[in-house]
Amino acid sequence: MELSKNFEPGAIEEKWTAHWKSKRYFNSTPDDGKAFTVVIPPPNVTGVLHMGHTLNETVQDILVRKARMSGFNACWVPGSDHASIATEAKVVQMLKEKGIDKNKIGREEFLKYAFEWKEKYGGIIYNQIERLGCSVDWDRVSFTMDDHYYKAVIKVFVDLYNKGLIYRGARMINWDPAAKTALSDEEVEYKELQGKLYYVKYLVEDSESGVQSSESGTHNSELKTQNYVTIATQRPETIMGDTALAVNPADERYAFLKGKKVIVPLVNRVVPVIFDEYVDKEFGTGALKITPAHDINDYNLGLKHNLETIDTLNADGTMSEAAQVFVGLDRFEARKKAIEKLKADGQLIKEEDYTTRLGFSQRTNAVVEPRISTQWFVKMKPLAEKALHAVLSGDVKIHPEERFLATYKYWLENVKDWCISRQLWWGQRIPAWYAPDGTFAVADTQKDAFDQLKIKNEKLKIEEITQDEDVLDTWFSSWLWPIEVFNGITQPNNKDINYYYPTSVLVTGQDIIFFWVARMIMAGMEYMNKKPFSDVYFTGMVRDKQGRKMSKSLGNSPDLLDLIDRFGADAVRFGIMISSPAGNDLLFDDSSCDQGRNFNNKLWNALKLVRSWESRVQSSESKEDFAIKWFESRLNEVRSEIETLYKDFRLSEALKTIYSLIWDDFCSWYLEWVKPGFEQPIEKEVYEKTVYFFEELMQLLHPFMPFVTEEIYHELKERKEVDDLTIKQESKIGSQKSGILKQANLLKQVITALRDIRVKNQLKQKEEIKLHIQTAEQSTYNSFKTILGKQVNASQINFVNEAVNGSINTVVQKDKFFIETENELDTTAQKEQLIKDLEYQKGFLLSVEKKLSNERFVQNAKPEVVEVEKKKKADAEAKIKAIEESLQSL
RNA sequence: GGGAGUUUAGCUCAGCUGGUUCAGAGCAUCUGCCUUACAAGCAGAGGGUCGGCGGUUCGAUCCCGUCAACUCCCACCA
Repeated sequence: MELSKNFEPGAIEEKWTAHWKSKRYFNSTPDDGKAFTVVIPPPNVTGVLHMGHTLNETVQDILVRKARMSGFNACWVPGSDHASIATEAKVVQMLKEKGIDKNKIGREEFLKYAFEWKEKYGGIIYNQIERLGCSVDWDRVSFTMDDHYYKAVIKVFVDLYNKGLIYRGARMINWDPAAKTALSDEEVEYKELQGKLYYVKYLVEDSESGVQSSESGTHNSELKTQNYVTIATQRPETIMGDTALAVNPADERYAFLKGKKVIVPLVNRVVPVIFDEYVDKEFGTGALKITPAHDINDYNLGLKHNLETIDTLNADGTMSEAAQVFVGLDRFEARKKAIEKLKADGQLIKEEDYTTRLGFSQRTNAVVEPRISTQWFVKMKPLAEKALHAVLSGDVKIHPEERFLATYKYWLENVKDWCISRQLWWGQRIPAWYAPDGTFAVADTQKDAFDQLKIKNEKLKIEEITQDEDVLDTWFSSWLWPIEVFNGITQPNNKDINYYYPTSVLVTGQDIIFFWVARMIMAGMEYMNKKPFSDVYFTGMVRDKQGRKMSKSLGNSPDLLDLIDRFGADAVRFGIMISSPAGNDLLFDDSSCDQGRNFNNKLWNALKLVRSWESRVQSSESKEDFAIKWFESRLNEVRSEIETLYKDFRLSEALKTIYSLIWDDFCSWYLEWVKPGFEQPIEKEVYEKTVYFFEELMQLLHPFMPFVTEEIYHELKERKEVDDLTIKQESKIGSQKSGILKQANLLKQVITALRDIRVKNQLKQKEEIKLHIQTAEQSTYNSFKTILGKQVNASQINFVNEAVNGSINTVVQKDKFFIETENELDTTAQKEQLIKDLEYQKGFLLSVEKKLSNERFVQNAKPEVVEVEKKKKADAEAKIKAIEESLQSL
């Protein structure tokens, strides 16, 4: 069959995807072999895959394919995450656009819509994973809300509750007013913003209203008494929730406030003044308003001083009845009104620009409100200890270690309890049942809960108990992922979990080290008594060319399927991998896919060349022995390099190395060396060796670029039914002979040097030359004389003992080369070059001599190093001599 | 406020624990080529006192200190 001009990925990708699938190459079942297990970090079913996913999935596929080709029973489990809050927000939005109100249709109806949504986006995601060429086991596709998975989450909840590791209580939590749910600390993202600090007067109760002091009076320490106190706040709308005013007990300015009360503006509430070391005398005015319901610090002070708590906010962020004023207004609207009112009342002294840090909900981007609320929590300390040990002991290895170990450690050592209840419907519903008297029981089923509750209340009827309305944090299900995708929680000790767990490597973004990685290790240690994975490979963040985060709003996030359509999956994989060192952010640009596509074509054209060698002859004595022996050694050399790179997870380096082996060594050198002349036949043995090398190269590259390599593998030769590259097992790495590698390096250098002086002397490649070589190692040159002649277009090559006058000449290592040509010679350029070389060599020699004459160097340096220096000296001297002679002959 | 990371050619980055096979790659640039695998290509070239300053060492891009710039994470000063 005639090959197309360029590699055309589309149809080829489809063909191999279908073929691999039909042969079930990527489906895994436990056997006697060693398992290599990877569980995909389940993408959220909120939308499509972005470039961060593309990077992660590609890395995983490379590792999985490599393992599969090197003898492992490779199993890659795909799946997706229900992403409770994020998905619910999307579904609510979708319904709103249809004019449907979530609360009107009720829980069950809502969940139907949510599952429809999941089907749709889950489908898109799975399609993207397949298009990218990921060799996942589709029989094992999992979802965090699958029936068994749901049961596992409930089982774990009940178990942790019974162990005393889950409790329910009123705490100050982070509240998302947009999603109207509690959040965990980790789900809050802090951003610096330019805000304002408002200075507000609080009148002291019973002070004589006529005594007005100057505005600066508050800062005057000599002033002993005053009829008002000024506080600074960023949030005037919380004033209505104030239940105290606080100053530092050591602050003399405010000593007069002892035993006094102040009047809260806007609502005219009389509140006590408290004295606490917590208040910083230096900050603001040194006086602090206390709103226990809406600030974590104030809350703590409130507990300490037994203050009243007045919650002035509704769940949606509007002001509640308790606020008395601005009731029903949004908190930010209320802030504006409060400022206006304070101004009108003369109680706003000044405004100041102020940089502040505000918490935003990771999912809805709403400004988070600290709020006191009754929620469910996981006690983290006991779980954290085991997880910390697993990593510190080296049982779980983090890559790159130096950067993330400290972060991991710090978080676990300072971990706070995890708020896991969410006021949502999309997720695993909390298995707690309440009796009308407020008592509750935690159990897998309503029946079990009822049985428990009945003990204390014999008259209770089962219809009377109601289940908790809330669901669990999505990460409370994700943390079981490596276990429950193999049914390890619901069916402990089953064949799969015993075979595949612990998994081999987890590849994920560094942004979810706390959300997910740390918690998976906790769950693994708690429920399997074993780590969930041996290695964690953190990828960096994918950014755009200008270093900006990729986001929908910026429109700088390329569509994966569109990229694949434009460049082909292999090229996209190449593009994302070529510059993505572990843990470092990578700046992604379409042009790196260009490079990948060009590489595809390079491979394709090499294939075309090899395929064009249809006329082959048997020969007793090969002329191309040197090229074959060299490439064999070179291939082995690179193969062992690649092994090391894989071990260290330096995949980008590995790809670069293979790229250069193929493009430079194989295409630019090897193929040119063995290529027969125009319309000449090729030796049969050379042809077969070349095909073999090509196969080996395709196998090396396959994990990175699976489609093009499989296609070429099949185009190289007729294959048997199941002789597919994707499952081909690696052969042992053969030996590498340093002698021939060195000789080939010399040959390459000579060819390059001769081409260089051709260019410099305007000697076209087409023009034949006569080459004279002055060397002490004629036998070396004899071994590659044919190749040299072919590559530099020399009609004859012979050896000389002295300079050839009137020729163009150059020096490589210690050998001299003289080119005889008919052309008129202009030797100026050549002379300049030689002089430049000479100066460099002389300088070099000087530095080496200096080193060698330094006694301390000779004494202290290792003998090998000294030897090397001596050799360098001799080489430099020889080279200088050669150059000088060449100059003379010009 | 605490911690981590980064700073190498015009751009994006390698450089595996100190010695000119460590000053590299890709892209970009320049020169010459439509050579019968490949112009999405071939052949060649130029370009960096390895952020600044000190120190350790016979010797530092690589180790230590310090300063500067940038990035990220964590943290309850209104």
